[in-house]
Amino acid sequence: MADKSYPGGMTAPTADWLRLDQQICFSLNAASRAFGGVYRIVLKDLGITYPQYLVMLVLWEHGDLPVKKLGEHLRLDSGTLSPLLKRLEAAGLVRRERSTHDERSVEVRLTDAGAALRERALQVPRRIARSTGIDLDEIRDLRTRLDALTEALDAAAVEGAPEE
Amino acid sequence: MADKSYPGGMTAPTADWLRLDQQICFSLNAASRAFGGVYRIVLKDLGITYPQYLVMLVLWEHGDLPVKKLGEHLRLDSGTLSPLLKRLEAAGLVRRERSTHDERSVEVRLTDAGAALRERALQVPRRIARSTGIDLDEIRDLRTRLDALTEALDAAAVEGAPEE
DNA sequence: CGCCATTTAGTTGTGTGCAATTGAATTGTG
DNA sequence: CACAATTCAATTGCACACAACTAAATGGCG
Repeated sequence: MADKSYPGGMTAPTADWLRLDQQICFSLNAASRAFGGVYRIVLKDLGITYPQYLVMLVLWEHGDLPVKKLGEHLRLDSGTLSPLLKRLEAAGLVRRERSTHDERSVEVRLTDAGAALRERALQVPRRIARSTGIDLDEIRDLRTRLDALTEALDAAAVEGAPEE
Repeated sequence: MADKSYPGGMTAPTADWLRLDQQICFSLNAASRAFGGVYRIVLKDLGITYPQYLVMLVLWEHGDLPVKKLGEHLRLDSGTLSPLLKRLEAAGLVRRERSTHDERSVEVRLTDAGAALRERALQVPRRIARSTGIDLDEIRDLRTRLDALTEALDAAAVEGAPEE
């Protein structure tokens, strides 16, 4: 109640916290979507979307993986990956094959076309870097901070929200 | 061509750029989703989602706004806002009314319930801060960098991707 | 062997997010 | 006033993202 017209001498009013809060979560949200917008333009040549590109990056780096492992690398569950992988399969970039050892598991394998796409993808980072014009060290530092933030947030999410 | 087996003395091979690229865009993506996860927990009490919370923040701060202005604050277009606002209206938090001056425009107005929800939302930033346990100065700095990044990315997106 | 908890993908439903289009309303120009 | 261009919200179609659930398969245990 005293938040709307706070007298001087007090700490920052609670009302201001909503503004600050908006800046933080919104900045992250906006940056993520802005990044998606630039990638969308660059990736149009490759015919894949930004999340699909992330999947391909993991496959190019680690080779064939079961859906479970893929999800761990990307922090995504099967509800997101299943339809996404079907689209990649329809595009001829991956195959999905039941493991013979464990029929619960589905191996995601690169096709020849999927492996070949990597050559064209090599230009993507350069074009993104050129678009942003941001220093590599700056990016590296930002990544470190974001990863720390993500780790803290994930830890907080599993514990559940502490009650006040 | 010389990327696969690069001789010594050259700069970082293009192949490594894909890994670096993955780290950057993925870190941002993961942080954004991790933030969403924590907000989802905290906001469950208020009965709204993370993007809906962002809309309410803008309305609480700036008062009633047309959809267009709301979208400018949030960097969202009507394709995203229209269904979102209908859900907020169904929840009784906002009303949507055609402007009498310009019948193309739709004014989004807080209902009494929507305005009252602000009191409960005042605890959200505190609970988020407690969940993350991250220094406020760190957050402020991160926000500054992210906003700069977003600005650069948006500028790059409108120009279109420069060809190599 | 039979039974049950666990693991793993898949499916369904809800909610963004964005491109492209539609249609109504307004503005500028002659 | 008439008419073309512009503005604005809504709609449509597609693609994540995640919670909740289903179903198949595995592994352990008696």
